[in-house]
Amino acid sequence: MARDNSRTTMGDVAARAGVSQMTVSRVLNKSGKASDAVRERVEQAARDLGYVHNRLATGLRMRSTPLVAVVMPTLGNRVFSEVLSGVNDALAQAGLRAVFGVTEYDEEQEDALVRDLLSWQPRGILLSGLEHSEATRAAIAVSGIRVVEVMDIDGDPISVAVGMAQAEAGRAMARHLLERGHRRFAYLGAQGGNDRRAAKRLEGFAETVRAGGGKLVVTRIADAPSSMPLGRKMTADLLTASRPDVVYYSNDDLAAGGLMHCIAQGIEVPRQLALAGFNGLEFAEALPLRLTTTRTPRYTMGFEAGRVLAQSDAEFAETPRRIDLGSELVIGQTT
Amino acid sequence: MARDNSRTTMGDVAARAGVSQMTVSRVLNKSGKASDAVRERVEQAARDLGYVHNRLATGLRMRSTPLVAVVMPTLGNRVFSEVLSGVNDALAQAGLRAVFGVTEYDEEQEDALVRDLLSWQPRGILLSGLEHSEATRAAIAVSGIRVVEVMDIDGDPISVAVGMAQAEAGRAMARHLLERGHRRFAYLGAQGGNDRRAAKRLEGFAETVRAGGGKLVVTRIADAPSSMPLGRKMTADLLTASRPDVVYYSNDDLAAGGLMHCIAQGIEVPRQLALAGFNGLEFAEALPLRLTTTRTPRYTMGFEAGRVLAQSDAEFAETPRRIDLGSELVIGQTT
DNA sequence: GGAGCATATGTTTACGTAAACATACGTCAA
DNA sequence: TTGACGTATGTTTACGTAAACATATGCTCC
Repeated sequence: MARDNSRTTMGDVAARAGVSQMTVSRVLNKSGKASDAVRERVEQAARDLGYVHNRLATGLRMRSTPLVAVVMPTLGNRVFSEVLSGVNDALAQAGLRAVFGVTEYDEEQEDALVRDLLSWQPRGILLSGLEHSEATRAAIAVSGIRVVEVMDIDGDPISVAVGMAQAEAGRAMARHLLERGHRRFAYLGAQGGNDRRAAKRLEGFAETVRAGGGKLVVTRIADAPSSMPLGRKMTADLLTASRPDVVYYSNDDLAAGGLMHCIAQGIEVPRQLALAGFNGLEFAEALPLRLTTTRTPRYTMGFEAGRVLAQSDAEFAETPRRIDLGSELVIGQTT
Repeated sequence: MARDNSRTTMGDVAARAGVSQMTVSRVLNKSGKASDAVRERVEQAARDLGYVHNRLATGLRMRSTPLVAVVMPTLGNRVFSEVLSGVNDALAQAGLRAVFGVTEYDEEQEDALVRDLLSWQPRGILLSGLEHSEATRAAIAVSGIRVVEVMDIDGDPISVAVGMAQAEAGRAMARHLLERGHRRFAYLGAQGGNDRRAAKRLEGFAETVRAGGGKLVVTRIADAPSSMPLGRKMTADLLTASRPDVVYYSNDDLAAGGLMHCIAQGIEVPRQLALAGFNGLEFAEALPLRLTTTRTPRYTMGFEAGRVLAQSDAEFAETPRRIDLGSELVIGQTT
């Protein structure tokens, strides 16, 4: 039983089993030798007392923990919970555990969060995207731990980046829409421009649109987080002011909201207005019209990033700086 | 810079500032007094060296950490990432951090996970649902830390449960469907019956259906995780074998898949077949027909559970054993 | 039968921090 | 002037564990 406050230690187990603390350590860690009799007594004593390993002590002694710091912009977006799920699965397979936090797309919060997470002496850290403040980079550099950046490979990774080419995804979508004959483009985004990956897609998109003789007539980026209702509202607002042929959204959520608006208003998609999203979220399959979008390997990016963090030093040394998991243009019925 | 392996300690900072380690501790923790000159020197030295607090040492010394263990069945389902998001926000507000793991709805994995998480000496633990093995309960009891169970309040909480009445949600849906005149009911679920909350809803549902003169003609629970494609396939299979008036699904994902099947097959909803889901996921608003479902306060359940974990002992003592956040029947166009 | 050695177990120590206790110095009242 | 007290700082210690080193016991081999 818990003698209030102080939990049972190896010392307690040792006393009960009539051996030294060190013998308990050896038995429970299966390191070194122990006679069957002693092993039996120790294991029994540990069970009787409900002994639980104190990893703080182990971590302090070993100067290393099985923790990995995981930094995500938000959990409010399905995209990141899928990435986190992949990360977590890969880490769990390797006996590692995630300590995580969210930045809400705020650089200052990221700085503070990273410092806080580093205080747990993790053996690695996983960041989202490639844009990080000097303070964050410095803190990580000083700590000397392994860093992996996930989602994006367009830029200069600190160490290893696992993700997909964002700008190219934007270009591919632009090419498709140009081929379909569209010329007047609108772009609707969210997250107040803090989503750097969306910005890169937009850049690639805009450049290809221009080169292809199209025109990006409107670009609007709301401050709020991406959501279906937001997409619906932004689309409604957009159409009061201008008449693009097609809207490219930063996310399927927004695009689905846009589609809802069109259905409600009797706007024929894609004849009167075409719509394209991004991410290839599963629910898009259930929309009245299959959404044209870019399918991204969210779980896989997380999983691969987790695997890289769990690699041995030797394996890690062989790992390329950029791991491109690609993305796939999905042509639906909305373009 | 990191002298490889050994990170900089308060001792290093102390040496640079020309004071003792203890003075550094006092300055950085803002506890006790320090002259302005010393404070300045210490802070400068800490910045120069990129000093990062070692929470393992602090936790060991203080016999307490700002960690909370969070146990979820999966992250593959949007429902739980929303709960986690709420938990994480509430904990972050209180300066606490989540260490989490997933059980994949497996009791043995839960046992192992709980033991593992307890080894971080968290100050509290959050479990999903009310069904836990004796081993898990015992391990938590021995640790003496605060426990909160989230999602469900139908049963006997270990300490405090934050959630909603599951069986009643099932009953409410049954009442609605009976009122609509339906009599031949089918139920489709997922997760191989490991989802105890779905089982409770089904129980309440079945009981009310019978009492109301209806008949539950088919009950099928797939082993796979809940998803739209699964719902579509299960619905297709179901309809080859029998002809219910209405299908009650354990989740909106499945229900949306069912709706897709009906649309694809030209089955008129709700005239030929009515459909009802559960959870009130946002995407359901974007379906061709608004789904009849039960809206659940997922983020809020997580947030409130996190708040209870962060409460002072005095506040916690006043907290009721069950916090019912309710749910809301949403009557859409599919019934 | 004893030197040499392997095996099982015990003892000491360090990991980085913060509480508890100790000291040095200055201030102020009597 | 003294001594009682407050303030700033230093010293020692304990938190629970595992590496490193130390010891005891029994066995093998010549």
